Amino acid sequence: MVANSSALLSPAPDDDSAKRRQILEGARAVFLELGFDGASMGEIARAAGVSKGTLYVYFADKASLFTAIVEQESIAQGMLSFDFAPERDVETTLRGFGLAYIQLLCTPRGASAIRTVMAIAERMPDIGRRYYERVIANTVGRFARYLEAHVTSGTLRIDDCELAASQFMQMCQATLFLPFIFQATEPPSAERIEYVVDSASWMFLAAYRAPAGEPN
Amino acid sequence: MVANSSALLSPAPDDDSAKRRQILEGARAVFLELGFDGASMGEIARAAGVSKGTLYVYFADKASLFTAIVEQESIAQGMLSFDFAPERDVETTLRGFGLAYIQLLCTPRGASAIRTVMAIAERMPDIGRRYYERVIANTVGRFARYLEAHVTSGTLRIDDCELAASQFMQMCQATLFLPFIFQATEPPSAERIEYVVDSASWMFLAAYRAPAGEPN
Amino acid sequence: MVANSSALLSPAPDDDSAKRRQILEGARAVFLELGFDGASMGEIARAAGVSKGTLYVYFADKASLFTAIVEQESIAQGMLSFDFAPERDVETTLRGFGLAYIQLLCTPRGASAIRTVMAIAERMPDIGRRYYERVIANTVGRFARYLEAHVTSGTLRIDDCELAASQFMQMCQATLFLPFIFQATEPPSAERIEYVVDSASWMFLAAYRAPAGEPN
Amino acid sequence: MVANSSALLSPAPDDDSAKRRQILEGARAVFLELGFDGASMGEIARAAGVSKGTLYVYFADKASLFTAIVEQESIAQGMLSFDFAPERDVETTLRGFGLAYIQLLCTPRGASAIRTVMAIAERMPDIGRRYYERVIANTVGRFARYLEAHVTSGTLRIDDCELAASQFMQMCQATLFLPFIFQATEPPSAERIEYVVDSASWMFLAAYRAPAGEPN
DNA sequence: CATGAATGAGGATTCATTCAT
DNA sequence: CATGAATGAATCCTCATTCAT
Repeated sequence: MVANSSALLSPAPDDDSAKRRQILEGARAVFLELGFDGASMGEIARAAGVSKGTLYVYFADKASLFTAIVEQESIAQGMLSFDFAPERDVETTLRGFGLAYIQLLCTPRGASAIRTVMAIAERMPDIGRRYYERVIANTVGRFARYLEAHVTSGTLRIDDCELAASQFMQMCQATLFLPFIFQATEPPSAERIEYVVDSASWMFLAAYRAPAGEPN
Repeated sequence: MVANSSALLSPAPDDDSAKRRQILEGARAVFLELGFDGASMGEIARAAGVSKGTLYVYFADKASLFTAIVEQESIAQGMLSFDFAPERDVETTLRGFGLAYIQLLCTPRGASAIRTVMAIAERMPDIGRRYYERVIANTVGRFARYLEAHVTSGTLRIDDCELAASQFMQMCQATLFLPFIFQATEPPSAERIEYVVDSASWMFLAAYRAPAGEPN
Repeated sequence: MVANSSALLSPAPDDDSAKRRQILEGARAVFLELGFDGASMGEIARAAGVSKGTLYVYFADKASLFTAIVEQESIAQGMLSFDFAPERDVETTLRGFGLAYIQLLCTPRGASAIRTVMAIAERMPDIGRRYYERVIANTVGRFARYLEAHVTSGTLRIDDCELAASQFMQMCQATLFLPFIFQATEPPSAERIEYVVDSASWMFLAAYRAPAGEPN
Repeated sequence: MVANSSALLSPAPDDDSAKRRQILEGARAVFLELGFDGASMGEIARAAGVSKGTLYVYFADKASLFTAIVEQESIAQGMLSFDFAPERDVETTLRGFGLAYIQLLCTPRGASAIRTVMAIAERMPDIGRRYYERVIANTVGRFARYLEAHVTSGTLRIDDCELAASQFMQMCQATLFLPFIFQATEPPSAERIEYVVDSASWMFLAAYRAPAGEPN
């Protein structure tokens, strides 16, 4: 109660105040829809339901606000916990991970983030690099470690687990991600995603499954 | 007669006049480097060596000029002739196509086009769709028809050749394209590209090569 | 009784409370350094160590605060007690006053006040007028009265003592003040100031010293 | 005729075009009245009768426009040709120069320039320095050279002609310039100016006239 | 009274577009 | 047709001022 009322009385402008979250939410919508250049601070203010001036109470400038959005988004997406428990059966894991991954990528939210960050990466390389590392490299790494465990256990035979992880993730996108991000088709149906992920899993195992009966 | 003489005296502005090509060339450089929003008509005029007013003689507005650039670029890239001659050996074709494809993708020019078009696809969906169809779908399609030929000839065993084509193209990007386009690493070396493409080719064949001796 | 207790509990904001002095001190530093337009209320609040809101408890607006600063500064500078004791020897007085006057003028603090007030005088004529009267006219007047005493005593022969006083003060600035305030040179050295003040004193006496032996 | 029509056809934006002069005129009025900070580009545009955008066709930014104004003003004022012909009688020259100098200084135009430049000199020292050198140092220098000629010819006896020149110019301002620039009085009358300049001339000669009959 | 978060009007600057020549 | 000067709407950002707590 006391803490609560104190929080209401003096919401520090640079912490996790409600206003700051409100701004981030509005900004995320506008930035992800229109990109860094296309978004205007006025529109962001309107979307966030605050005045233009308030934006600058919480963020030094447009770039800082944008950076904060991308950081937040990359942390959120990087923390998406795919289930890479080593004891899990490989086929189940591939399928589950592939589905979850593509469902994220082919969502308006996932696609917008990628689009927006990719678009700005040439002018703001730090933003691109951090997003890549937090979201993509991080996921590839965790998946690669799962694969390594199964190489060790003898289920799989893979020379370069980082490459294999990336190969699987790329294959899962086949015929799905590019048409979607270029707005050439509607988001893929769940059935279509299953079909493609199943095919990727099958290919992956065709190449990397350790020969039956082979000793570890 | 009249039309002819008029054409000689003052070439219609919407044809393939030298001025128009000059403008397109300047605009391509600027749009691909800076993106749609980042490019200014003044900079385009300077790059093209014409006055700002002249831009509007040939193109109704900035969006029209941009559309024309992307059309031109997508036609140019769509026509990039990968060697899909059906009689070519599959392994050679995979390797050659994979290398050429990645070398295009991981080149400033290729990456810029993708970045620029992807960035605008949400606001100008037609542009994204047309680019996808002309460049990506077209290449996938031609590759798929090559694969079909080899299914027919019995070299390969593939149910869904469009999917297989896309799978191969995606796998070739593994660990290469995303870090590059997000500016997380330097452009990949030729050796690295070969290594990844070789792995993709090997995987593709591990999954899709027809069992030896099997009748067609 | 009530007023008293209220005064004790919450000192009236328009009196000489410590807070008010604190604000004036911060504001003086900022206004004199940056000028009226260059100073922001935020910076003043920071310099004074109070919140922006508190500024408005004690002063109606930026102009009022500025006016108060200039008033305070002009009173302070107007009270600078040059030694005009009538019994003092003229040569000593001229030299002493001249040195003190120029040392004030060519000091960052003196120059800043003049600059700041002069700059705003066209838009806020009252401020300029009051500063002139309190600081300059007041000093000229006191100096003129000293001169009158010595005219009366027969040491000097001057028709217009106000004019003579101003002439001396102006001459002391020769080659010193304008280059300094226009930032064309470094602040003058003590030697240079002595040299110029000595010359002014000599000229003043060459013109205004009563002929020797002349009766009063 | 031809030159004229050519000028009308293509008024180069960075030369002495009519538009540029028009802008400078409007900007001079606004800058000198309100100072650098007080003047807004919008107001300048209105005063000049052009659009805000046009300002930026001719001047890179507000500071450049301001610098151009001060340069123009300092050149104009620096070129004011006081008559320092060496053969001129000293008394006549002192009086004539003193009157012209004070009439310039105590004019709204002269005072505004000094005020405006002085106010900005701390933040833009180059502008202050250039103005001082062109207008003040230049005039002092020319006057000092006149005095040197008369020292040589034996009319005057002066050790430090630069100092003497500055002393005279400062004395001419006595009781006139400061009250005027601080807006404490109306501009001085012509009679008052004559009175003060005559007194300064008299003092100057009382101190610096070579003793009669003294050999050169 | 003291605070500082919130405001919104206003400032400098850019840029797509128009139009007289 | 080609020009480039001119425009004014729109952008990012600042800051004096207010007000709920």
